[in-house]
Formats: sequence, structure tokens, C-alpha cells
Amino acid sequence: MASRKDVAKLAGVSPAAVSYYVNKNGYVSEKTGKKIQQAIDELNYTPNLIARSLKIKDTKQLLFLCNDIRNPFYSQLVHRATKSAALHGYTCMFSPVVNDPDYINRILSYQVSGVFASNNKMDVNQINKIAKSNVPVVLLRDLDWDDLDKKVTLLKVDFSTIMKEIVEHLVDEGCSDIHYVSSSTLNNLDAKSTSFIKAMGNKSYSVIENVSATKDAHEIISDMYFNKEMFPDAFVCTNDGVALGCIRAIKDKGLRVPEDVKVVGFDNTNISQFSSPKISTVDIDSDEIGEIAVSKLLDKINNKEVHDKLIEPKLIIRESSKK
Amino acid sequence: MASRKDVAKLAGVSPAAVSYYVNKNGYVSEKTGKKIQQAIDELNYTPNLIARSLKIKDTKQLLFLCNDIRNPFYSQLVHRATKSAALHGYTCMFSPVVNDPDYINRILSYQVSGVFASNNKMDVNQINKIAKSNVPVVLLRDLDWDDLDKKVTLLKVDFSTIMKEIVEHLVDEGCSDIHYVSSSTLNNLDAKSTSFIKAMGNKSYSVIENVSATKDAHEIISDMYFNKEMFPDAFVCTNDGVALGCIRAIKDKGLRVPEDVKVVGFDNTNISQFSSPKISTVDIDSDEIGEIAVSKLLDKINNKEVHDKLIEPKLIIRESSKK
DNA sequence: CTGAAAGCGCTTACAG
DNA sequence: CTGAAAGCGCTTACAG
Repeated sequence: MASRKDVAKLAGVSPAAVSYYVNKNGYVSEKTGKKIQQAIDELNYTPNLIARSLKIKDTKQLLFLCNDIRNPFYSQLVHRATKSAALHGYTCMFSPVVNDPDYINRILSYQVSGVFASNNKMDVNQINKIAKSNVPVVLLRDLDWDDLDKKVTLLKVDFSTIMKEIVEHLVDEGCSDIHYVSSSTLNNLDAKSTSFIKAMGNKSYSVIENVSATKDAHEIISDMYFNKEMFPDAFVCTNDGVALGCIRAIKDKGLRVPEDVKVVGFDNTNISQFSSPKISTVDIDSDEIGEIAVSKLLDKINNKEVHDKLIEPKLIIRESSKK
Repeated sequence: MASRKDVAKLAGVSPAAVSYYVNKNGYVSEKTGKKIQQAIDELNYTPNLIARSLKIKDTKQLLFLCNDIRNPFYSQLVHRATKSAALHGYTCMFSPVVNDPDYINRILSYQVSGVFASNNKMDVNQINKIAKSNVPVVLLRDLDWDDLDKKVTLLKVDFSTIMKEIVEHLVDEGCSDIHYVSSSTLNNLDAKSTSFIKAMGNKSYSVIENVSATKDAHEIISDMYFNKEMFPDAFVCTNDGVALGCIRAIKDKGLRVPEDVKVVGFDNTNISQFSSPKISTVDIDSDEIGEIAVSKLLDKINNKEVHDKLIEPKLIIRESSKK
């Protein structure tokens, strides 16, 4: 590949002039500029961004740490973030979180300009370690962490209000025994789950742990509730995919949704809008979060003052939870 | 951030020794190694991968160019590729294809070690340009391109056989008028569409253009077939999401699937497995493609001989297309 | 407006 | 086994 030096030689100018021209700093005469452009075209020169990054100490890359890009919530978020970042000359990368003590170090090795994190696999120390290395961090999270580094900007999702709404809605529809299908485990419940439990108060409930994919939901629900009589009045599910698997399991047993069992999902994905029955769900605007994440990250990179933000989910009632 | 120099100073050795130690080239005595490790721990040193990339002229990054990461086919593919690449110390990035003449140059600027491309927005010249810069390219594609650079490795999907199977199946089920819902446009039909048309022979058919998302499918089908009598015997849809929107539109008009109208999708996503009715679809193993893409890319990077590969999709018949 | 020069953090032949 | 030194391709203060 042609380098800046080759271009300079061909154009008969110094390598510095090429840099100036490429970066449009203005210190190049029109005549010199033309010669340089000709040489660039002829050699098909593209600046080496790695070398530039090393020099300017900014890679212009934003890293998105998500549980699973296959979850439509995250793929939508990353999609939007990518577009939004591109407008400012930044590139987004994503990575699933690996369970490896060296993982954070590896991230830091890449010298990314900023990190967005949203997952339940990293603990507060890992997040803090990134922040302490002076890499801007935006964290999407439900629960507070007391010992979170002050430099981290928090996008906080208000699950307790929305869970109260869901429970109220289901009670209005006549439900008294409601089960929650959680993606977290019982000894490390996530905020959705604990908000659910709180919202249920002294009503009868149950929490099923460790379900995050459609297929798992179908299998686990089918196994646990192996005959009709065992089903509760309603399921609240950690995401729409799980709700879909859950509905399938209910139907397989000869029960009807919503007549016999009601179901509510989360994330307002296509699945919930277009399945039969249409699934009641909670809209958490992943497009908005993707945009906010990028804009806050860029503000932090540019040393502007940045504040935490509360995200308010919205309950969308569809066929699966009302008569 | 601490650099190799800082570590060297603290450990009382030369910067070179730190490099040797970190890269485990073996030329460091145990005693020196211990001192270096201590200094690394104390300073929380992580090597700067950007600097290393510049020197060794390999970024160990693989770029995935896809239409839309929100399409489950691609998110699954990239997910698997990311995991697979990580095993060999490579990182995957993805990017949607932007309609910008400079786009290829920007890609080359990143100095990625390899490119996987699968999309209908790039033409053969753009692909060739990447290949000509000696960046290994693996291309997932349906149709042949005569003038494709020989250096590009092709993963070719055999749509004509599978389309014949679909049409045969629907004819067996009594269909004679079948419509295809395409994501491409009529004046630039993709291979799925042309294979469909070929498979239909002289039977009555129609192609609906430019539909790729669930929502669009629902709206467009609802508008075009504004009363019951206009519906054909069956729809074949470019992906499962579109099939889902299509089914919804059919039901909205008071028709039944599969009794009145049959529907077949593509990609065998969760949507098709768990919706009601379960959707007949075509399985194109995105996990397998993700793995193959990475392994072929790595082979090319390591100058091994690499051959093209034919991918054989499989028809999966479910409720939406049989009585 | 233009160029010589230092330096970003690393790797690696080479000499000791 | 260890270190001094060149060089990867760039940016940018500085001097002219």
C-alpha cells in the first residue's frame, strides 16, 4: 500500500505537505494541493488510520459491550449507535462480555475512545477499572451501584414504576397468581426481577430463573408446568422472545392466551407486534438509547459536562394480556 | 496510561526486554521475567495494540460488511464469527454499507486483516478494489459475477434448487398462483427473486419489490391486496420477518393461514419456529457461515490455499404452508 | 506557504 | 540472555 511518503515523492513535495493537505489544515497552496491530489489518485492512497491513531492518541472507535447482539434490543441499539457515531467520524465496535479476568485489560489495549456497557456479566470493579483508565464510560443499568466510579455516566432504567404498572394491569384483568420468567439467576436477581417481586407485594408469585432465549423458554416452561393445572394466571417475561416461547408452551398444553393465561413481554420488538396473539410488552426505546449513548460518549470525550439520565419505559397493552 | 518504557524503568531492564517478556518469545530469564511481571502489575500496564498493529502491519481485526445487523440472520452470523475469531486472537467489527464513493477507501484506512462481505449494496468493482489492495475477502453471494477478482473467496448459496423445492411443495399443496415478496427492486432483482421466477416456469406469479422489514411487509401487503379476493394461493417471502408481517396482513383481512393462503419464509429464525402458525421456512445455517467465513479468512491471511464453497439451504415445512 | 525533525508505543534483527 | 537502534506511517510545533 502506498504511504504518505510515496505520495510526497510523486508529487514532488514533502511528506508533511501531504499530511496538511489530507487533513485540510489550510496551509497548502492550491497549486501544491492539485499536485498532491493527482499523486493520491494515481497511487490510490488512503491514509493509515492506525498510524494516525497512535500519533493523535485517539482511535475514534467506540466499544459497545452487550450481552448478546442477537437480542433485537441490542442489535437495534448498536445499529442506531453506529449510524449516529458515523456522523461524527467515529466507528462502533461491539463485543460480547467474556468471562475472563484479563478481559478488561484486553479492552483497554485497543485504546478505544469510549465504552458503552450494558450487561449483567460485568461487576462494578470491572466498570470502574475502565473508568479509572480515563476511558469515558456510559453505563445502561437498572439498579444503583453505590461504589460506582463518579466518572461513569449512568443511563438508568426505571423498572420499579413499570413493574407496578404491569402488575396493576394484570390484577385489573383478574389475575392473582403471576409468575416472572427471569434471565438472571435466583441468587443474583436483576433489577427487573426484584422490581417485579416488590410490585407483587403479598400476592402469590414465583420467579423462574435463567431463561433468555425463545427456545429455552419453550423447553423450560413446558417441563416445569407439565400439566394444565399447574399454570398461573399470567407470565411476565424478561423479553419478547421469551414471551413468544412461553406462549407456545402454553398453547402446546391446550391452554389459550389470553383467555386462560396472560403473557407480558419486554422490549417491544417486531415479535410482539406481529405474532398471534399480539404480545403486550414494554417499550424501552433502544434507538433513543443508542443515540443518547453516542452523544454522551462524545460529550465526555470532548470534556463537556455530562449528566445521568433516567429512561422511562412504556407499557404497551396488546392481545396477550387482556380479554 | 503506562507504556512499555515505564515498565522497563520500574523493573530496571530495557524496553526491549519488556516486549520479549510480554510476547513470550522466550528470550527472558526467569529472574528478569519476575521483575517485569511485578512492574506490569504495579503499573497496571496493558500493551498498546495500536502501536503493535502499526509495527507488525496486522491489526488482527476482521470486518463484516452486512446489510443490516438487525436481521437475525446477520446478527447470528456475526455473533458466531466473533466467538470463532476470538479463539484465534482476532476481533470482529461490523459495518452497514454506506452509499458513499469514499466508503471503500475508508475501510482500507482501517487496515483490517480481512473482510467478509454479504450485501446487495456493493458492486463488483467495490469488492474488487478491496481485493486488489491485498486485503483477503470472503464474499457470501448468490449469483455469479464474471468479473470478480480471482483473489476473492466465494461462499455461494444455491437458491435455484431450493426455490424449485418450495414451488414444488406449494404446487403439491394445491397452489397455482404464487406471489414472491422481495427485498430487492424489480429493475435489480436479487438471486432469490430470479430463482423464484425461473422455478415458476409458466405458472401464474407476481413479484412485490422492496420489502425487507416486518412492518413494511404488513403495510404494503395490506395496501396492495385491499380486499380478500385479491390474495393469491401463497406468498413466498424473502425472510421470516417479512413472512410474519405478511401473515398478519392476511389475517387482518379475515383470511386464514394456511387454509386460505399459504406462506413460506426464509432464514429459519426464532420467529418462524415459535409464531402461530409456525412458519415454513428455509434454513441457511448462519452459524456455519459465520464459522466458515472466519476460518477461510484466517487461511487466506496465512497464505493457505482456499477454495470456494457451495452452501445448500434446507426447506423446513411447518404449519403455514400445509393443510 | 513549506519542510526538517521529533515522537506516538511498539517489534525485532543485530551485536554483544 | 540482554540492550541500543531502526523503523512502522502518521501529526504538528517550529523555523524559515
